[in-house]
Amino acid sequence: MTDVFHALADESRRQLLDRLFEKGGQSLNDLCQGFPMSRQAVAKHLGILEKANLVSVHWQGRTKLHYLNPLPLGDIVHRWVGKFEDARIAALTDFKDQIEEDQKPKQEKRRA
Amino acid sequence: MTDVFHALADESRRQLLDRLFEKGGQSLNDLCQGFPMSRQAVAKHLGILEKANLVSVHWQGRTKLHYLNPLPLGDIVHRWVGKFEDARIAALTDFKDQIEEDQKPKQEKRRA
DNA sequence: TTGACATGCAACTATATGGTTGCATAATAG
DNA sequence: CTATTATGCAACCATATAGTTGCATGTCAA
Repeated sequence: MTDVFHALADESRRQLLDRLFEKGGQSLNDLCQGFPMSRQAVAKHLGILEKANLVSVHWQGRTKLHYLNPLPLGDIVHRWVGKFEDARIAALTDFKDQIEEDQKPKQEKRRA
Repeated sequence: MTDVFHALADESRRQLLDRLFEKGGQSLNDLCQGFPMSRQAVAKHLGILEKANLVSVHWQGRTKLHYLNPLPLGDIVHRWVGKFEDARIAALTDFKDQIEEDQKPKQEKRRA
């Protein structure tokens, strides 16, 4: 999970995913077009995305074709993020309780 | 968006969110319990979570109470991740096309 | 006022990260 | 075979990060 979040925590890598979202099967050189960094830098970013399993590759001769793999995102959304979605109401309730608590003009810690 | 992903790309910070999910309104000292690092280290992690707006704080006297704020996660999931979720079928199709292409025993780049 | 408690701020260290450059290797074209 | 193309590997550098420690500030209790 750390790998996935870390991979997504970079604008360049998110742009690479955008590019692969628009068109799958691009080579490293294809993906370098329009990026203000060297080919090796892009290759490193793609390596990080591969390690996070967000990008799958497929060799064809001497060219490495890259594809977006959306499965890890789905996993994270369903297994981890959903729980925090459920926390919305609980969080609001906590907040409300706390604010009411704070309204009391600082006497004792509420003894009632 | 980078801030949120970066904040989530750390196991300690995700554990802090878990703790706040279980129980909102904990102080820094509360959250330090059971963590194998110094209070200041935990404070830094909480600072990063605050900057990412994943944690909201509320001062009460000399103690700072922390609350989980699940809204940024929901935003990201709906605005950004959802699009890649939709890409599942497209990605599979790309892959299938590519594999079929590759089956051909390396002649020309398909001229038909 | 004094002491204890909760937190913040600053300096420092070790390591990770994002970028660079140069060279090596493998596959295709002629 | 030779040249070109596509990629990989390794060294290097600047900065960011995660952790530490020490001290300062602000609040509560007596």
